[in-house]
Amino acid sequence: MGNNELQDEVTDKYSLRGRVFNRIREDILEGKFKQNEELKETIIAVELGVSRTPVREALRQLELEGLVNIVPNKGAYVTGITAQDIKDIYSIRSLLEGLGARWATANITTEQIEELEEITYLTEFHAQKKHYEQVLELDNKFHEILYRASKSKQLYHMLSDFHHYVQRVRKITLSSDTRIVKTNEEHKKIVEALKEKDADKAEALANEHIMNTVKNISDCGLENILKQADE
Amino acid sequence: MGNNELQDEVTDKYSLRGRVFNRIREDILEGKFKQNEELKETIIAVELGVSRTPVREALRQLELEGLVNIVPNKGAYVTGITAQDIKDIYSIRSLLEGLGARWATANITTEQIEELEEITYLTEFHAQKKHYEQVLELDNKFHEILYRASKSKQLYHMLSDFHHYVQRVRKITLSSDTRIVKTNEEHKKIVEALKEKDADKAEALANEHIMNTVKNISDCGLENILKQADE
DNA sequence: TATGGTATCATTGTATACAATAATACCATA
DNA sequence: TATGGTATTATTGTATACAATGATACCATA
Repeated sequence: MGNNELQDEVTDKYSLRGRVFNRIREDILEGKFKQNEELKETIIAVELGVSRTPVREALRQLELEGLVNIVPNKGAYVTGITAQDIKDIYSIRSLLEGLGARWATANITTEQIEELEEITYLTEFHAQKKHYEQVLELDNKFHEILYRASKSKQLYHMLSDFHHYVQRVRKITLSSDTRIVKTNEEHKKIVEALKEKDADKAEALANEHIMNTVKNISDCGLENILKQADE
Repeated sequence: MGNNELQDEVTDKYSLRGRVFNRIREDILEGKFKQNEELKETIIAVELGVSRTPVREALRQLELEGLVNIVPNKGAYVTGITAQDIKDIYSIRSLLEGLGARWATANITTEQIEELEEITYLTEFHAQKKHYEQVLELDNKFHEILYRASKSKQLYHMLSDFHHYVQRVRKITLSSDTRIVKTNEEHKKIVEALKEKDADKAEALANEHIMNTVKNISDCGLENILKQADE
């Protein structure tokens, strides 16, 4: 069956290119670069103390991720994320998380289910203590395990990308106590469905789970979340 | 509303890097490179009459597309596509085409609908004459318009990628006369739903349309389609 | 002053040179 | 012969040099 080595990240952390890539990506996602800001190779290179080569390679990759827009012979410009992008991504993610849960139903191991249960249990603890960092971390892990359990390289890849992409938004939505509790309840229900091997139910729940997240985002005022970057 | 300039291709055709990128990508998708084959920068560079720089940039991009696997300080290896990947992609695409059709219902212009109708009409003609090249071309156009009409940069991007990714398979499935006729019937129904502004119907039909394609592929024997590359 | 053209500069695109790392071959030794 | 270590080679990673392209400023002319 071949490919089981679903890695955490395609981009290696140790080469200069990898580091430059991650750095620029984070800076865009964190909003440190303004929309349409020009990213000049030389400036970035000097700033990071490297030559233009790794910077160029990183920018070309970011273009493929849709985070920068490269105009040949002119330059690289930050594409950034609009409120509409986020909404679209959540809609897409909702469908794909559902599909992932469906496929996971058939493929998930008992160890993985136990891991998921442990996560929901731990989340309860940290939620009470208002350890938001840990809650976010556990949320990451929960979904990561689910993605892996789907046993689909393609789906795993897409969902991981999305997950990363909306990181900034998630940081904020998972700072609301009521949302954390609700999220965890939803996670638990998904685990139940997985244990019962009920694919339809798992799909529907996972679907709904993401949709609820979107609703929560809208309530927070997505525009405001993004706006803080535009100063 | 900003980004309306959904381009055909991210990668520019005129720079060396762009050409190298497209070339290697096609060669992988066409099956000219074997699974796990090592892609040495120097060899490709010499072969295409360019230096290593554009080759490197292209390989890094292909890594992000998931077509090659780069091991730091070692080399780039062809990932290729397995039968399972194709099946997964079609499942994912089915959902997303559905979503695209749903969104298109709200956003499609009368001009675009007319274009779609023209395409289905022309397809009938070329199908009778067994002009398979043109049929494929028209099929491309049909979906392309639909993707654009969804007015979602994100969705457009993903669907275009997929569409390209499974090009090789589509070439074969769209060489069956009965499938071509069925495909066109399905396209027509989708257009009808769009005209009626019936989002649910459009989504369901688009969904089903892709699923039918998968079924057809399985009937053709997907493994055999892919195998021809492995010699 | 307004316009058009040219020279200059800034920036990207590509090639090449050098450094670092991994693979291989070869030899010495048991 | 089998094994372990070292020298050599091949290949990637990074930096820099040069070429091509686009932007800008300045001047001449109407």
